[in-house]
Amino acid sequence: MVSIKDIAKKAGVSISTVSYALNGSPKVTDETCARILAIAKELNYTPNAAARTLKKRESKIIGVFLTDFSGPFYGHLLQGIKEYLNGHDYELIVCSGSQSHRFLPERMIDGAIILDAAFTDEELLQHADRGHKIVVLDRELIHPNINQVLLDNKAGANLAADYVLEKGHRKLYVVAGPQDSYDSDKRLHAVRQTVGRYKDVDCTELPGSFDKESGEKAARRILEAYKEPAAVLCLNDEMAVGVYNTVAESEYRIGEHIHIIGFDNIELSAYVSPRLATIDYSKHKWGALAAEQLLKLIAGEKVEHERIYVTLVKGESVGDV
Amino acid sequence: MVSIKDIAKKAGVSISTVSYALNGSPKVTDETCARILAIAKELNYTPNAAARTLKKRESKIIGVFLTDFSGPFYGHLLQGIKEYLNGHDYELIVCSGSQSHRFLPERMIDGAIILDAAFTDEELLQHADRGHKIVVLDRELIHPNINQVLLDNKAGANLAADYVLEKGHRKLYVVAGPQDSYDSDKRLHAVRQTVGRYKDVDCTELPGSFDKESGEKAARRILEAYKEPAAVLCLNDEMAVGVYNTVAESEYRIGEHIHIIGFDNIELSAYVSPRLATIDYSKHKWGALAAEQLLKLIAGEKVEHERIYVTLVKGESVGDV
DNA sequence: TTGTAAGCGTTATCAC
DNA sequence: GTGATAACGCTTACAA
Repeated sequence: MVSIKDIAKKAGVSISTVSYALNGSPKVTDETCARILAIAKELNYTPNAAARTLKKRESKIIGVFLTDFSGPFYGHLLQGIKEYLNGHDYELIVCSGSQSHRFLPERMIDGAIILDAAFTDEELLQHADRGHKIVVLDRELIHPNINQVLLDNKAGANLAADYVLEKGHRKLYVVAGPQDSYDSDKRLHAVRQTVGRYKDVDCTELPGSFDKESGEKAARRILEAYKEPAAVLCLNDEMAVGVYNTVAESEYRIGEHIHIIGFDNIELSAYVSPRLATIDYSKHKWGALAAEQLLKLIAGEKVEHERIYVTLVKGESVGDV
Repeated sequence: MVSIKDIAKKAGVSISTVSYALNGSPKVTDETCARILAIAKELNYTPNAAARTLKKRESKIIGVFLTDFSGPFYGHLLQGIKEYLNGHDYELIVCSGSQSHRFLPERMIDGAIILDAAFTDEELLQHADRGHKIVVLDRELIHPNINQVLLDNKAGANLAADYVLEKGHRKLYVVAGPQDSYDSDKRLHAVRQTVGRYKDVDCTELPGSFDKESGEKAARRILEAYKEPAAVLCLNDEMAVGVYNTVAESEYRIGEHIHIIGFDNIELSAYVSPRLATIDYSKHKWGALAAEQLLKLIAGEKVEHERIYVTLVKGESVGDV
């Protein structure tokens, strides 16, 4: 491996002069600077990240932590984060799994964006206590080193519930997400609140886990008890797709017997037939805003918690044309 | 930041003893070892990754490089890589964008898995020349430090072409991928070869770029020239979905006027209607095998290039029921 | 303008 | 068994 020492030797200068030249310090003559740069290029020199990180105590790398790599909307979210970071001299790495949690305390990264229920609140607070900067996308955590950029789950769930209720539905099912999911929890509470304003609504809550299988399972229970047209509020789109799968194998029809609305507006929801009604928000903006907040936190600027707004996407899945 | 120096001071021992204890060396007494470990925990000690990487000249981190984060099958691929690596004491980070290319030469990572046309062959060969270990998923590159784990594009394209040809189609369209894509290139050549064996086939090649938009564009050209039922070979599923979109807005029907087959078997292809015929392969296995080859390369073991086999998925999109 | 030297947090080679 | 000490590659006062 070629280091600044090798360059110094070949150029007949000291390593500090090489370091200055490489970092474009004005202290060194244009002439020697040029000579050193030429030799560096000739020797194919590349700086050693570990050494620089060790010395400067920063890596210029931000880590994004996801529960898994398969989320249907991670692409846009990560793209938003990446674009912001690259425009601000930071690099992005994506991590998943508990083993990668060490990256933060080990100072491999300068900050973290969390969308991963595998992190406990305690763990994040502990990191924050030790001075690490964190932006959370999936929980509420109050700490000077932690900033929240959260979806407006309440507004979204209200929009969804009002939509089917206004269509006249009085037989309702809600398919919930995992117990430990912040988003599911908020959405469920908002639905309960909205539904509670109507006294003639029969609302049944079904467990789920934000994946297709749990949607299929819920659908089987709904179909078994079928007596009259019912509306199904799925707390995310993936479960709604699961409901589609099961209903497709039955004598019933989505948009006719089973009306359904999801949450997230994933790409698939535009391709299932009939089109799934859902709640939309900009994943790109969510990511970009999270990145912006994190860099501000790192720079020591004061930041407020942020909220991502949502809109209703109508669809034939609730009988709308 | 608490370092081994702090632990040494508090324990009244030298830093080398602390290091030994922390690394479970048998040289230190169980007693002192336990005491040191207790103090480390008490002080909330975590090792500094940069320092360890600098000294040991390895990071135990593997980087996966993707063109972007939105690929519809990256989830399974990454999961396969992650599972293998985590079972072998390595951690995975996912990178995208030319800025992140520096991770390899800067020795931030111990090896790289490449599925990213933004890397040139020259760049990769240069890294390999400097001793970096690389597994390529998207090109053929011969170098002792580079291993290939490639899809059997030829077999897949042959399967797809034979499938529609055996259905009796003689009017064919091929929607190609980007010019710089290895997979597209291989698939296109295989299709040409298969089609060449029939002298009565009229085959038109259309440009594309592996995204929906290019599929839509190709479909518009196909529909404008429509005279009789035609078969469309899309060199990946995303473009096939684009064709669906455009055909859906016309008077023609997929599986009746326009027969179509894709490549990749992405999740969406099972949800478009009618179901898209396509070429399937295990993305999970592809990732796991790539990871395995890379660790062998790093360990200095001899490795052979590998191939991922493909199968045909029939579908109503070619009139099959 | 350039050189000297200390130090970032580890690991590892020696002595004792 | 344990302790000095050098080294990894780099940055940055401070000295010359």
